[in-house]
Amino acid sequence: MQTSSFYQNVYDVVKLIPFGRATSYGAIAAYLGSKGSARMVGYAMNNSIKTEAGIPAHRVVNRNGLLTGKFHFGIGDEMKNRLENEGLVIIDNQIQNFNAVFWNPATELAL
DNA sequence: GAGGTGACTGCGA
DNA sequence: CTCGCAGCCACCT
Repeated sequence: MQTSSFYQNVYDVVKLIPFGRATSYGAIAAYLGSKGSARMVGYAMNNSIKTEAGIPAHRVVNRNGLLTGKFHFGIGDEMKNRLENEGLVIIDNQIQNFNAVFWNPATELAL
């Protein structure tokens, strides 16, 4: 914990996202107990790419399943490419059938 | 120490 | 249905 490791919490949850799944910022934020801090989750991702660089941030999208962070993830369609590589269908930067691949930490981890 | 920003979300017109 | 506004909280300058 030590000094607001809000990011670390996000990293941990994102790392736990199984292959071929995706989750939303709000879901992670809610799992952390700060539903209104969905922005912080995305902020953590931005930092994770630079510092952790091992976080499957491409599995984290907005509530609509839209790849909002595609441009922040890196260069080109890296994010989209990885999602497709996991068997997901991405059209117009949006995950199709997102409901089927949606991974809710508050439900999957709160067993 | 204070101000501004942001990979979001939900509600209202 | 589509567009716009306000709330939220931690990090950065």
